Amino acid sequence: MEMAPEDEGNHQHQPNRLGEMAYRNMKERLIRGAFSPGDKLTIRAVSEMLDVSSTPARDAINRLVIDGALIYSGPKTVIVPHLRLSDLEEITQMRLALEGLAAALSIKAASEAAIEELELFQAKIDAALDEKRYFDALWHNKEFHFAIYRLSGMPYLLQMIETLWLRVGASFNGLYPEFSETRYGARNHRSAIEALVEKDAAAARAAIENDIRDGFRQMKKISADRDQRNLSRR
Amino acid sequence: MEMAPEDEGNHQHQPNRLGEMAYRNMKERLIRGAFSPGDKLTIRAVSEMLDVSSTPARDAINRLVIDGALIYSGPKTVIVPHLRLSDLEEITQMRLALEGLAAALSIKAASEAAIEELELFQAKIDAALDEKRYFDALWHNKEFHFAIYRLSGMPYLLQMIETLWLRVGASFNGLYPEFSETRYGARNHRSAIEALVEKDAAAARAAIENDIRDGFRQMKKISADRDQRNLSRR
DNA sequence: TTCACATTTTTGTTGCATCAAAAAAACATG
DNA sequence: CATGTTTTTTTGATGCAACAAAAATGTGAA
Repeated sequence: MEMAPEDEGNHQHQPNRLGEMAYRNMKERLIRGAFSPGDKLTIRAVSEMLDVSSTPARDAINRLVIDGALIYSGPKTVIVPHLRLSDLEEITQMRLALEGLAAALSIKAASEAAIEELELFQAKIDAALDEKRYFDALWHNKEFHFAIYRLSGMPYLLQMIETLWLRVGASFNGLYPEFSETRYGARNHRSAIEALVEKDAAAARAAIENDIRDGFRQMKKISADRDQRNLSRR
Repeated sequence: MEMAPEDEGNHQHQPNRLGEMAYRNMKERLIRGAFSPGDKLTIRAVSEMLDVSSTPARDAINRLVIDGALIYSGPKTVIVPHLRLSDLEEITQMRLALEGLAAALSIKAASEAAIEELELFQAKIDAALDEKRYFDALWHNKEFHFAIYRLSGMPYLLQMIETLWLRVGASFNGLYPEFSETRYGARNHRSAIEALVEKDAAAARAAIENDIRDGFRQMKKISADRDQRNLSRR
């Protein structure tokens, strides 16, 4: 009988007890806006914050630097980066390419259950906006997007996209709540759902790309307004 | 005077003495085919191999796992992965999206000097193939591609693409030298150069996408042939 | 105040020991 | 031989200390 190749199913990271835990924890904090651009993160600080020793804390920071969620501002100093417009543009371009791809591939697996899940997330977004729970709206928006991307069945693609969201996440929270208020995404989300129903790959891609572009314009605008206000205030 | 925002130019990784060195070294070895799929890598082995202590060795392995260049086959075992067809397909899709993007963006910066550089690399590829230095041909092929992508001016995009090349790199060497022999890329490379000369973004993208697709077909074919041979040999 | 320089404090890197857990080897049993 | 079981060996994670290097702070001159 033919020997089966070794089982290599476990491509994902081992939940390395502390190191992985510290990484996830810090990632969550970054996305939730626990830190502001410019904040300095030290091994010892993270170590105390999470009550682990230096090694897992160091692992977490290292990995966040690899992700681009933290950057070196000097040889021994990592900070939460200020997202410059050029960074945002680069990330947006990559998002268009990768999330567009994921959306196009998602139609293959667009079952009724999947559609219903999307409807549910959209309902949650709408409800959150109605009740001015902007933070929740942002969260459900992420759920909506990744529910689609997950249908692509491409784990590494998912991971890359998640890294891109992480990178904007930190600076993103600075724009709260104007950004969530705008409801810019509703129409695009509807289009995306319909595209999945019709199993139209091009339409799904277009809907997601539109959503990303609209979001980018929003962010740029709000960001510019703030800068304007800051300047005139001096 | 307006305070300039902190200089955050240094987005790249600090050349952390040993840890970064170990990572680069192992990366190079993987690309060069020093290890075969299935090989087990341990901290202590890497530590001795590079004559550093466990910490930098561990850092290097961790990072390669994040890149996907190594995977866990069990809780305490990292190996060089066997690239399955589904993996290759996923990577190819991502390559099409990201390298297509980079190619399209490259035309903005397609100076004469840049074009000349490309011509030079292509000449090196051709020369290497003529002289049956297939390994060099592979190397110059990489130089050619990244010379184009670098013109996009997007550092993170570059980094992501590099990670994808790293992932195929290891299994790639198993297909040597049939893969390099085929000269599949020459025509596509010429098209890419012409597209840059004409500053035609769509054409540049098409040329690179074609190259990637042709390469994918080649790999699939050679890989299938080998499997066939292995089966009939028993 | 601003700038250059000296001093003090903080910090990341590295190496290493420990230990539970996993892998590999040895062994026994059918 | 194959297969399940026990024993031995190997392994990664973790915590920690030492130290050089960098950052922060303090100081003084212009």
